[in-house]
Amino acid sequence: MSNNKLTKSEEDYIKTIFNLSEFGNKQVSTNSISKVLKIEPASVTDMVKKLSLKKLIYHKNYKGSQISKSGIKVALQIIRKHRLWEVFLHEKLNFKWDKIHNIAEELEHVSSNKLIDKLDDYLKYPKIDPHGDPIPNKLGVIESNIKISLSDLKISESGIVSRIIKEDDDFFKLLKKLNIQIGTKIKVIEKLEFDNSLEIIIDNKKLLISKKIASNIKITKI
Amino acid sequence: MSNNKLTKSEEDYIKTIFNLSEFGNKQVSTNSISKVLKIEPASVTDMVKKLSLKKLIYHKNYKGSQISKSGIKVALQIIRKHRLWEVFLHEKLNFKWDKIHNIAEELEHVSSNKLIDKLDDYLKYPKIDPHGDPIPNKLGVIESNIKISLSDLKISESGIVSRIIKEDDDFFKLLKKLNIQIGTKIKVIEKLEFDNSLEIIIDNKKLLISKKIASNIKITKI
DNA sequence: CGTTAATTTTAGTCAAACCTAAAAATATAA
DNA sequence: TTATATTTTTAGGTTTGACTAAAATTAACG
Repeated sequence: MSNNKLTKSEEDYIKTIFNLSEFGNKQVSTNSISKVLKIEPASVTDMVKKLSLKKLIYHKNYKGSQISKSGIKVALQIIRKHRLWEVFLHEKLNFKWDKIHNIAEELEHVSSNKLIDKLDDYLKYPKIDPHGDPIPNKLGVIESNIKISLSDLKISESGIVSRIIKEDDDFFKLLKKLNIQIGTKIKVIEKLEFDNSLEIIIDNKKLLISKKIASNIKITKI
Repeated sequence: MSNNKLTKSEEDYIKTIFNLSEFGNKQVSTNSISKVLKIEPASVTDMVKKLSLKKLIYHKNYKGSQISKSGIKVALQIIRKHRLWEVFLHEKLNFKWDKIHNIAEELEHVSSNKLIDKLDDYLKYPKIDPHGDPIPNKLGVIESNIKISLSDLKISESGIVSRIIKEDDDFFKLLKKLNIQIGTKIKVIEKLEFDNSLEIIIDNKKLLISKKIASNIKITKI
């Protein structure tokens, strides 16, 4: 059915387009792909045409790219691999959660499906990765659980950190310093008029975080 | 010190040249590399010149290639990765020992050294892989233990299978059918004049194997 | 020893995936 | 709404690692 095995590059593009499109709905600009992958726009155009020929995305000149049904299928399998490897690295090999992303970027391109299914079994079918992102199952189905942004929490409400949106080493380091990680309980006690900063409590300690930081943290309300 | 990160192709060549050279001593012909990697001799010549520039091998026109000290270092690290992944696939993910080679071929090119060291620790520093091949440690040192070829065993002597030399799916299947695997105890009861076949006993059952098969099986004498 | 066979290298191509520079299309703003 | 800025595409080039065909070298054999 689906054509041939994809190259590492093709996989990287598909994953990026899927991520930028918010579950396949939005049109994705050539420039935005270029920025994420750090590849010149002209090169992105080339690849986007190629993926379009393979029917993994739809592309019309000057109008952006949209991922197709089969593209989504491919993307979900890559994401599945990435997140399962992250669980392995964190839980079994004891990597700190801010070190696993780059290694998983490589491991996600190892092709064997049997490997990933056995790994899934070995890890006892985890539902989320160490960043709190959900892991698609063998069929690409994601169990959805309702999460909201920490910045949307109201005063005196509490939640458990369940996902970090910005995947970036510096941001991870910052969170570590603030003692914020997946599973951390946070209560909002004040929202500043001035710049929308949040005053929160973690482990009985008060601290102040910016709106930008808060909007990159997803939590499950409790 | 050592130049830059190598590509997957370069790593494959280095590993192949090392394997063909019997621990770096022998000169390796362009043709033999070509046959192992299934790449045309002309292409092998290209790559061999490139590796020579990087001082990973020595190469003189028409005279073959010899791996250098730094080439050996690189090769041992790749082999270390390959074999550690094989242990993981076999012991943790329960892959049959005849299925692990191809997957490990991909995993061995994942670059992180931290990853492989943590994996080593997680697996409790195994000394041999599921085929009985020794695993170099972090420094590239292989713990040598004396093994001889099954075909060199004398009549009425016994040994434990400790290594399979020919890494080939068909050969693995054959051995499986014969009930021969790492750890199997074998006693030689006859060596035929006619074609040097060996009559052996495994689990109280007699069987006949060719000289060629026997010479691809290494055993530890008991 | 010389001719044939095999091996190895050179020379010229090709595809994938990137690049730069310039042209074309679209968006923005005075 | 026209001029300017931004985005995207086209055109042409580079590198990596393969290929084929043909030339050069080495090996093998009658």
